[in-house]
Formats: sequence, C-alpha cells, structure tokens
Amino acid sequence: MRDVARQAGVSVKTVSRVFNEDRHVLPETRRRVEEALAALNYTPNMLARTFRDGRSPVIGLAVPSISDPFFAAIADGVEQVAAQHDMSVLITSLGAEGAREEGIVESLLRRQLGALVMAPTATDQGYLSRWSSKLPLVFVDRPPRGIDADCFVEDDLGGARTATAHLIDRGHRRIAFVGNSEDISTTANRLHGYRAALEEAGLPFERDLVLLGATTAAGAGRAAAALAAADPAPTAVFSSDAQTTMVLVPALSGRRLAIAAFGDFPMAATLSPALTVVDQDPDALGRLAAQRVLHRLEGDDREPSSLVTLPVRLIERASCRPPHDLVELFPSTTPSGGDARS
Amino acid sequence: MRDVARQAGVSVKTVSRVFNEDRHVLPETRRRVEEALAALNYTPNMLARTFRDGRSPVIGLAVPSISDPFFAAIADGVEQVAAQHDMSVLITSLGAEGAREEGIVESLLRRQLGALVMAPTATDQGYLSRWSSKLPLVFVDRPPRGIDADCFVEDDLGGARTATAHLIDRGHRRIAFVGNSEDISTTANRLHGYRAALEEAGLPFERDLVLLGATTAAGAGRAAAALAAADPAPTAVFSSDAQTTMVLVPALSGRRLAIAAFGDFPMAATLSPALTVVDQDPDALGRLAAQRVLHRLEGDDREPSSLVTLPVRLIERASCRPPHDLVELFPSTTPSGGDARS
DNA sequence: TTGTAAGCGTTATCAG
DNA sequence: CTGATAACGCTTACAA
Repeated sequence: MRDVARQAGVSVKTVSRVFNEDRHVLPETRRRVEEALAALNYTPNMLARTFRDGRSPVIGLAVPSISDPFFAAIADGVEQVAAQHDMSVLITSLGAEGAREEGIVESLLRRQLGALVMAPTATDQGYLSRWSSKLPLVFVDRPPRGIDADCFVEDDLGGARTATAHLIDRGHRRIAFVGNSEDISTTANRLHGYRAALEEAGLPFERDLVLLGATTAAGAGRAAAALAAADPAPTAVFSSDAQTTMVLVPALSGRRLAIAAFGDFPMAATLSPALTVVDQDPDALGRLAAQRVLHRLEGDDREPSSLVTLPVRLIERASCRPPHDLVELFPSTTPSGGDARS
Repeated sequence: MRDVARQAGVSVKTVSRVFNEDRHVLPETRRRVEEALAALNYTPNMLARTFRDGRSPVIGLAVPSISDPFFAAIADGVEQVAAQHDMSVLITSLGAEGAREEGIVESLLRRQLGALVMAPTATDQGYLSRWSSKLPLVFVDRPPRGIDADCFVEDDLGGARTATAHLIDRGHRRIAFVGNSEDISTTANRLHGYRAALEEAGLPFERDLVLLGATTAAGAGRAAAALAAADPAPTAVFSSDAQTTMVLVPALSGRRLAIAAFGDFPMAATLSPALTVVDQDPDALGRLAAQRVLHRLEGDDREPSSLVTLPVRLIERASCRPPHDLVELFPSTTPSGGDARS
C-alpha cells in the first residue's frame, strides 16, 4: 500500500480511501491511485484488516460430526449464506460424546471469530456466557442449556408424534422407539412426541420398548435383539434419527415389522420397502442460522434471542403396512462384504 | 497484555516471554507474571499474532460440495489432523460446474490462509501459480492441471478396471458406463479403466454405451432411457461415482441388470440386491492431505511435489449376477413420496 | 534476565 | 479533499 501511495504521489490514507470507495477523493486523484493500484497489482492484507477491527469475517461452525449427512447439509446452508456476504466458515467436529465440547469450542472462540453457529453435544453450555456479549451465538438443531441464545430447531415433538400416530392409524398397538440418547434434546423431544401419540390413542407407554444407544452397528444390533425378545413382540418401530435408521435397517433385515423414521436420507426411498420418514430441512436450518448471525452482526440492536421451530412433514412411502400385512424388511441378498463405513 | 505487565510490574515483553514459555525468565518473575495472567484472565489475541507473522493457522478446504458424503468424509479427515495441530479448517463449496472455481478460490486465498487443500472442479488451475510459492497447495481426489503440486488420489483406473473385469468374469459382454463428465479427471480415469478391462477381454468399446451427465435425477433418467433403448441391450452397468449411483439406482428400479459401482455409500449393502462397489477411503485422503500440508509448513525444504495414489478394493455383494440369472433391481414399493433431497 | 523500540498493514482521528 | 500520526496486540532485534 505504501508502494502504491508513493507511485501515485499520495499518502497511504488516500490509497485506502480510493480502495474503499470513499467519496471524498478528487476524480483526478482517484484516477492516479487506481492506476497505481492496478500497476502494482495491489492486494489488501486481510490479516491486517481483521486485526485492526478486532474481528474476523469468519463464522465458526461446530457440529457433532461433519461427515454426518445431516450436519453436512447444515454446513452447506451456512456456507451458502456466508459466501454471499463475503464471510468464511470455519468448521469443527465436536465428536458425539460431549466431553470435548467445551475445550474445542473455547479454542475456536479464542481465534476471534465473528460469530459461532453450533449444534451442541454437551449437556450444558453455561461456559459460553463469558462469550455471549462478544459475538453472536446461534444454535442449530439443538437448543442450548444454561445460556440464552438464538436457536433454530425442527419440530421434533410434532414430527415424532405424527409418525407414531401414523403407525397407530395403520393398526399398530405395540410400537418400539429406537434412538440415540435422552441427553440429546432432539431425541428427548422425539421421545415426548412418541409418548404423546401413544397417550392420545390411549395406548400404554412401556419403558421396555424404548431402546437407546442405537447409533452404531453394535448398538443397533442390541436394539434389534431387544425387539425380538420383547413379549409380546412389537409390530412396529419408530426410529428417532437418521444415524440410527441407517444402522438399524441392516440389523432388521428379514424381520416383519412396520417402520417409520425421523430424518430422510439418500436411498431411503429406494430401500425395499421404501421407508416412510419425517422429512427435515437441514439446509434451511443452516441458512437461517447464518442469516441470523449476519443480522446480529449488523444491527447493534439488542433484540431478545428467539427460538424458531421449523415444521417437518411426513413422507409416506411403503414401510408402514398394517400388522396383518407386514412384509419382510430389507431382504438380505449380500453374499459377502459389510455395509459402508459409516 | 499491557495490563498484565503493569499488574506484575514488568514489561510486556516479559509477559510475552512467560506466556510463550521462554526459558530466560527468573522463576520469581515468572511466578508474578503467571499470577497476573491468571488474575486478569488474559487471553492472547490470535488476530494480532497471526497478523504479525503474516499467516494464519488455517487450512482452506475447497471441494465441489460439502454436502456430498464423499467430500464431507474428506473434510472430516482434514479436520481431524488439523485439530491435532491446533489448526482450523475453512471450508468452501465450489459448485459442480467449475466456472466459479477461480473466483471463489482467489478470494479464499486473499484471506492469507496458511495452506489450501482442494478438489478442483475447473479444467485448469494455472491461475494458482501466482500463489504456489506463498503457501502449500495440496490437491485431493483430482489432480491439478496447469500447475504442479502435491496430490492424493484413489486408484481410479485400477478400480474401474477391476470392477469392469468382475462383470466380465460374471459373463457380461455388453456393459454400459454411466458417470459424471469426462472433464473431471476421476471420471476420465475410470472410463480408461473400463476400456482397459474391455480390451483385455477382447470386447469392443462402444461409445453408445457411455452415458455421461448422470449425476442428477434427470440425467440418470436419461441414462436409464438410453440403456433401455440400446440394441442389443446391455446386461450390466458400471456406475462411475457414488453421486451417479445414488440417482441411477432409483432410475433403474425394476430392470434386470447387473450393476457395479465406484464408491461405497451408506445403505449400498442394504439395497436389494446389495450393491457390489469399489471402496474408497476419503477419510484417509483428507488425513494424508492435511499431513502433507503440515509437513510442507514445517520443513522449508523444497521437496519435489508428489502424486500419491491410494489403493481401492472391490467389495463383492449381490448386484453382479450372471446375465442368465438376473433379478429385478431395487423393486419399487413406494406408493407415494419421492427420494430424499440429495 | 529484562527492557526498549520498532514494525507488521490498515484505518480513524484530526488537522491542514 | 488530503495527509500526518497514532493505534490495534504481539514479537523480534537489539540494548542494557
């Protein structure tokens, strides 16, 4: 920049003015500076810029796992909006357990991010209160606990209730719930929705039919075994999340059960039978979160934080036949070779 | 930092020394400074730090689409390694077309990244030569064109040849190739592998059986129609990438064909029939790329750039039955509702 | 061992 | 409209 100033015979400040399209520059001066700018192929140093205003044009994004298609879709949404506003997205995976969340997020935050979008894994986010005044904090998929912040979630309760009611409508009376962990708000809410549908239909809630920890092949195997052992056996299953569904489906191969699942995923419609699912819109979740971030970044107004719940909808396919008419699920024709790595 | 210095009665430089664990500090002084550090809850300003040494501890990652499970897995690998070394990962989607690559990457690079890892979409990366001396450039999945740089790819040619040969072994004589675009190196290499297998078996290569542009539902539909129209009809299909496979599979529902695909994906083993695929390891690709970045960042040595090809392996499942024994592919049982949003 | 001074590239302030 | 100067927080070079 100094070189440009020398070449144009002006001060660095004037170069800065021209470059930033400040109006208070004589056309003639502007022309000279622009020439020099072009001649020397000037590129501004973003580091200096961000250093100066103390905040980088970067949105941090922390999710349980970036390779989970659901969170990848959220990331995509955030990235789309960020890119339109000349911001970048810094991605971090938190891991499923929650124990590492605080450490990872703290070190992310120390990088002077412009904002943070996060789908938490820990059971408490109180540690973020130190930061909440310094940068916009927006939660997605899972609301924060121990701190108040903007949040975008799907209608977990409603979706689970709808799906469960759908199974009940089809004539099922014993329906199992298979999912991740009650420590995760989405799972907890979906369990509530499941119970609500049961209650509305006057059906008993049975703890034995709630099978958690089923997001790994081993966990899904245990869940499948428990389903088989239950007496009387359930005739239907509600799978609480896509991760669970993707491992549960192979574990249920050959069984005669109805199945409905929360969360659509690629190939769900191509399985045999095609899966009836509650469809979410993770991309919208990401876009909305990013938009809120930008809004917070611009308006210095202190609006109260809001919780937005996105509607979900049931996609009826073929996996919810009535109890007397069940077909074999996902018949196995595999001579060798396991399932895809997660 | 100034405050800490004042509180401890030393100069800022000494604080800096203590904080950076410089040994040339008296234990007594160190103690006082550490106390002040703790008392004032000092947090270093990363922006100032990175500004000073001109380079941020950030690895840029540019991929066609972060919501594609394959690239999400690469991102995961990069992120794992980066996190272990206290670096962050800035993610950008380039879009499938390639037209926007240069603009997006240039603006990413202007942010003074520490390094760039990229799976290119454009047909030429010559524009990067301006940057190659300033930061490590590492390519994944697709080699660069018009510039020399480190690169990690899978064995596209070998994998495609193996899969095609597998179909030939099973007795197929007319095998179609369905894929993305020859402009993409992976597709081009896989097409070569397919031809090589054909040649080795003394089978003719027929341009009519090469169906490209099949990565969208519409494209896959066209490919499926072309397959049906071909005369004599092919008895087998080789799908060149997972994106294609995921849209092609629904389009082929009900047909009697053998099918082998490049790229495993969740549920491939649970389809009916279970898909025989060439398995890649995108996570390893990401990890290796990140490791090379770190290596380049540390050693100032000017080693020549290298091209590493990762082996792939065929996972035999059930979708490659002989011509006389074909079964209906992915029987459709969907009464309503489309497939998942990609 | 500790401190001082200078500088990284940009922009805000304020004077001319 | 334009320019000199300071400041952002930290680290390196050099002195004491």
